[in-house]
Amino acid sequence: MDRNVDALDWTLLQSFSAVVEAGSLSGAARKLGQSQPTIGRHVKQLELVLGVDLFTRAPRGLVPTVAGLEIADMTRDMQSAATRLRRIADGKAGDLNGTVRITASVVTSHFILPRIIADMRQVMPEIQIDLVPSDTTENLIFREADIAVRMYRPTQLDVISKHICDQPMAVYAAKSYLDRIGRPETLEDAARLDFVGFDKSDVIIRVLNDFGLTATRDFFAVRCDQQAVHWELIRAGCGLGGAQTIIGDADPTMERILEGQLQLQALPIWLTAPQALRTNPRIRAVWDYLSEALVQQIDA
Amino acid sequence: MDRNVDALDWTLLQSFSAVVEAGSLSGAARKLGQSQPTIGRHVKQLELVLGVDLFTRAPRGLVPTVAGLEIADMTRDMQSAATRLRRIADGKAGDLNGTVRITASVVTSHFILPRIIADMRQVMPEIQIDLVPSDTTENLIFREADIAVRMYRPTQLDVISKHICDQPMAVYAAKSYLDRIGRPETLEDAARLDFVGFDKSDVIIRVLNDFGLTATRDFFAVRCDQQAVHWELIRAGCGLGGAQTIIGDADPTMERILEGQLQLQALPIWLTAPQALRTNPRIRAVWDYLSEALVQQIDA
DNA sequence: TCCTATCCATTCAATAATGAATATCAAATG
DNA sequence: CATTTGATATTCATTATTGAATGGATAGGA
Repeated sequence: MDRNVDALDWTLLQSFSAVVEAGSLSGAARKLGQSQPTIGRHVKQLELVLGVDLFTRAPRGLVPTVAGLEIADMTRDMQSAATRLRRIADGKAGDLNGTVRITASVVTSHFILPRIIADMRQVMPEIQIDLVPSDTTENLIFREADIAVRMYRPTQLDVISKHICDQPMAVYAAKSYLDRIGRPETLEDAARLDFVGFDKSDVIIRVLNDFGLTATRDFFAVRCDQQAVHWELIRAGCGLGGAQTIIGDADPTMERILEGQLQLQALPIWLTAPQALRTNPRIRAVWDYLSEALVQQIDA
Repeated sequence: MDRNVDALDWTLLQSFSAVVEAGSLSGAARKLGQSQPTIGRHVKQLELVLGVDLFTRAPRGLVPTVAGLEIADMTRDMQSAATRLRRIADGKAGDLNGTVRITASVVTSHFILPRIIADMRQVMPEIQIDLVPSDTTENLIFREADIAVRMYRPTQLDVISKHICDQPMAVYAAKSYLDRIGRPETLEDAARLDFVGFDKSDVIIRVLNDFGLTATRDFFAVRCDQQAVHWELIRAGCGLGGAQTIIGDADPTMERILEGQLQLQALPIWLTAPQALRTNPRIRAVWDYLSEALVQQIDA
């Protein structure tokens, strides 16, 4: 047994973590503000202490081994704790200058947040914004972000959250597509047209079933899981598809379908942040701004 | 802005973490195998970098400030990730020697595990066992342990788990108590006796209600949330109370009550471990041993 | 009240970690 | 095929970090 477990120097882990993320010793050295030989030594020593090879040395950089990848999962946890620690400390120090990281679904990041962030920057120029578009699972949301904009109520315990608004949804199609195919006047008409679906999720199928239309996975003409691309497929005239009205109505090339007959359920918008960051004034400021801006965005 | 966020040296955090746990610079230094001045400097520099006071210097040691405590939550996360990292690496290195940390409820730790662990040590003397009795909430279980013995099915995602057995339960009372009060022959008789309850949990109340006895919180003569103490209260003759038969039957001063009429639901035993540790042969060995031993314990 | 044990801060010599410079290699580029 | 780019290892002087020793201070016990 080689000394105490606690005696494992965290500096080695920090360097290791940076190498995994950067993909090279040099890159990691730049990230950490240190020199390449130092990082190289750290990695070498960590491999020595743990008795495991962590990387295979390749000419273009270091590629993690299987063991290296598993260990990287742990250092990622440490990394996210460390960055959050920094945020907490910043909050205590009362420093308003700095960065706030916002994560949101890809679609929201694409179509909704840019304008809001642009305005926010004018009001609070001392706060920089990092936007992280991501459709990752719930418990990984805060690995890289301070505030999350999500379409569901969070179930985690250590977060504060607020229901902002409900975004209305509607079914859209490209005008060019409708010109070619004809405009459906009844649900049955629509059922004969093409639909753009999701690859994995069966949300759309369930919605259609609710309206009395039998739909299976084969029902869809085109499928794509990336929601932003999903919308582009609809825009390009691949068929019908659902979208937030705030996105659909803003696009002059698009047209609502069966407005009265096919009412989709509104999408709830939740703002979420880790409990520990509630005292950070900078994050608080962005939170408050987003709360208002997202509502106005809908009303407009 | 003071340099990059990533430039915060993890060594400082490690020292800080050790100081919080040890309660003093000297203690932390011993833990980490470093000198007291070094740790002191690390803490001082961390306070400088973060711009926050982390401790109030007291003559008997360092007491964390409010900010220090919040930040300690984060370093605790890092700490647990680091120790788990060590376990993963040990597994990869194929080293069977070393320690396995087991956590279990206070009662299980007290009455069931000691014998099993004693036997296990004879079979696998190269493996040391740390036993952590704890009734903490589910998602904190693995902060300090490799394997958890729990009385419920785990709901976390990143764990492997196995249903070992179901421990029969029965209602007990001290013989001396029954000699004094008289032995109840019907449920109604029993309802007039004293019960030992839990302070917060309302499990017992619900069970009694299921048997047609109306019970409220006031119904109990004595209440205590520490389950091991709860059992001692029953042993001391404070009243009736439920317990695993394996515990109750082993005690000659205790007696089952209303054996046929008051059948309590059996307590499931689950073995749980973090997914990431499934490849660690040492932990695997203990896991396998516990799986068998816990079952035999019941059958015997 | 004095003694002891334990703690933190400071000093300074010794040590360990660092980085600039350099050699070497491999892949991409024209 | 030669060139450029970006990578890793190695060396050695420099720098920063470290720890033994010391002093001061406090709480608990005889």
